[in-house]
Amino acid sequence: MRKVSLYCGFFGQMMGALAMTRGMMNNVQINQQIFRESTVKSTRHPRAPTLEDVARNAGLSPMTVSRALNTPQLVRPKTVEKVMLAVRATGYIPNAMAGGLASRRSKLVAVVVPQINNNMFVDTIQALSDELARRGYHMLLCVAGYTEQTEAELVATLLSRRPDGVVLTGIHHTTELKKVILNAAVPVVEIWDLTPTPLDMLVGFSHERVGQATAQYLLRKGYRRPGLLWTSDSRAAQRKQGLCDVFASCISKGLPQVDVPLPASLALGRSGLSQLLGEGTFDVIVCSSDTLAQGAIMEAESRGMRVPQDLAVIGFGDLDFAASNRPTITTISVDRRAIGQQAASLLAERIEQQPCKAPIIDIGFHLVERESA
Amino acid sequence: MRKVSLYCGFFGQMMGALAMTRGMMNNVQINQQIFRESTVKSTRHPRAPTLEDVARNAGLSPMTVSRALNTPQLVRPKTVEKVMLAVRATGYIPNAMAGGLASRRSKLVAVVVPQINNNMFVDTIQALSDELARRGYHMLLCVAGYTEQTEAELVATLLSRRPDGVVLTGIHHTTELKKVILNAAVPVVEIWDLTPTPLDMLVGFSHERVGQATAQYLLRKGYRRPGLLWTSDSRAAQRKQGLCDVFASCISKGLPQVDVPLPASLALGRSGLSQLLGEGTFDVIVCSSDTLAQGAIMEAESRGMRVPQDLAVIGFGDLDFAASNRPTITTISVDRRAIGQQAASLLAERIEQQPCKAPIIDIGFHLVERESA
DNA sequence: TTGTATGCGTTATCAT
DNA sequence: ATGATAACGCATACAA
Repeated sequence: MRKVSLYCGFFGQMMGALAMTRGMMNNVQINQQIFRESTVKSTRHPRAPTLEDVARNAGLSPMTVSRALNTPQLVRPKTVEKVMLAVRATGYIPNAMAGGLASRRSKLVAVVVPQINNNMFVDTIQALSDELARRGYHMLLCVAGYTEQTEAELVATLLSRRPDGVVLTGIHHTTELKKVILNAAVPVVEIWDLTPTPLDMLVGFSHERVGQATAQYLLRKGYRRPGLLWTSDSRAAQRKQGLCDVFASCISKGLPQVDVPLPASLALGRSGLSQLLGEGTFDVIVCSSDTLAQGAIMEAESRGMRVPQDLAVIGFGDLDFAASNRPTITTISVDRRAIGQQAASLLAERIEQQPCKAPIIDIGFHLVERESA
Repeated sequence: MRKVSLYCGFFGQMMGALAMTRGMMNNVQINQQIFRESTVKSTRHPRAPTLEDVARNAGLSPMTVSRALNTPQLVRPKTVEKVMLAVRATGYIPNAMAGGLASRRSKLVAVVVPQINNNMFVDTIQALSDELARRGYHMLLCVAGYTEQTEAELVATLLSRRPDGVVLTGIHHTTELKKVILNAAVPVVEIWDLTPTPLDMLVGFSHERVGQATAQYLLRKGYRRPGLLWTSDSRAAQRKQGLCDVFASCISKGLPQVDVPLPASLALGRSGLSQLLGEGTFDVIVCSSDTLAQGAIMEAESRGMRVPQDLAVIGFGDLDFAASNRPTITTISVDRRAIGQQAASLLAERIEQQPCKAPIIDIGFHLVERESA
């Protein structure tokens, strides 16, 4: 299933070797002390075996061992064989800090998201992680909350790891962050948003157009008294902007709205609708996420209102429950996994100096008409 | 809100400095080229500024700069001042690979989970991330799926980063993994499970006892014809074991059961109940997660069955929607954030050689009686 | 309080 | 195809 398939360096080989020789593992001496004792200079702390230990064991130079592990095609097969034996005998595990220092490539990608426990982002993160792993990169994950300042602080600390690439959520950053990241000259992908002027590369979609499409659909369906159940992050704000722009052409007064804190939840959907219903009458509730929509639907039905006959509800995200909820939830579908997968691919290809594709990918979205609106 | 507060090294200071001088940032020269040109030996690649660049700029030795950044209390305040100015002038960002190589401490913690897009784990991961950040560690996150072999491969690659600590999900690992990790002599915390014999440290709870408690509760409430809606991961299997053990004392025949794949979803809850109802009659459906329970409830009600009068449903996890679902979902509550927070604390304290607390923390659980069962 | 010498474990580069 | 040497950027240990 999930396997490191493309990355054929040290671990690819060793895992193959381990798999083949698992039966004899008990006979193989894996003990650092043995090598410590045969070492000339004795250090206080017992060290992990190094290239030099492996080289000594194999009767080769450290450089040859390094090559056998990283670019085996440049080494005689017989020699590679000897090296692998020595690696297993010593229990050698490469030191990526030393390797990265020398090679100036860390095989590390830093990812900054506002939240992990947010149904919107987890799929993207998982896809990022999968694709990065497939390509031999590790993922440094940081949670920045929804403030630009926190993000800037985090990125500064992250850059000390000398990541080969950085993934940022959104397109709004402090000027310091931009300065620092441009100065570091590290490839960057911004995700989950769209702009003609990204820092570097971008994979996302237009939240404003999502809002517009939502409003157009609702108007077409005949809804004229919308109420908003909304969270306060900047991307939700953009969707609201698009929504209001379109509604404004048909509805004179501003849209009634209830704000809820992040993260969205079923409970907030329920309480939010309660509050909203106390402030007016509506024919449709537009929610900034499916989670809120599910809560709104539940609250409406608990009050004896039928959805969508008495009150329609529309969400955003097409989360997994939207298609099987009762009623099923009309929503905007976004390929969240694709965002992560494409972001990882863009970064990896840039890092590996492959011919650069379009640095701005609009992943798009589509409205899924279901029962709730 | 989320701030790096305890960790008072380089970035703590610099961010303070940046905050204070933000107004003048535009006037500050941050440009690597300038320093390249004043450097004696010219390298081909434009390098990021190093300690040496800062030292030269400040008229100090690199070692003093290093101290000013890492242990400012050992340096004269005036000198620290000079260093900070030079740091800002050069745009210096420490190289953690070089620092880690020299100090043998990476300030990195590797976290291995079966899935990210799983409502059970995200809260734990987020808490882990928060607590690690608070203590000045970065999180290397890897997704292993549910196979031990994949986990073993991942850990081998992760150890090449020389993490100061490792977090593993669960207590079942391949013998290779154990060998490798013990050989690396790296602190380990296993989470989300319980055993008297962890690899090293552990934060979790007994899934078997969860199953027992669930069964006892249901028997006490008078339910006698349970049906199981279950996923196939090993922790769910342990809960089932506990459940069956207790039910076995009262119910002679085995428990009817429908297995669903991971990750659990509302849709699987609905289809799973459909299947189950085709195979017998029940008074309660025991689900391996709240997500399945929510789906089962929805399916039952869509068939005109009232929950709990016609069919009771009990879940596991006390996910955020459980308390506000309609009906509210009776479930087992686990402090998922605490698992992450405690795991991070245990690791950090061990890494920093503080007096070792109990290395096995049973985080416990409690049954939350609500409407659904 | 500051500076010097040395080593951390690897890879780039050049030589053989 | 293999080896020798010199970085890589920093912190430890010790000296002043």
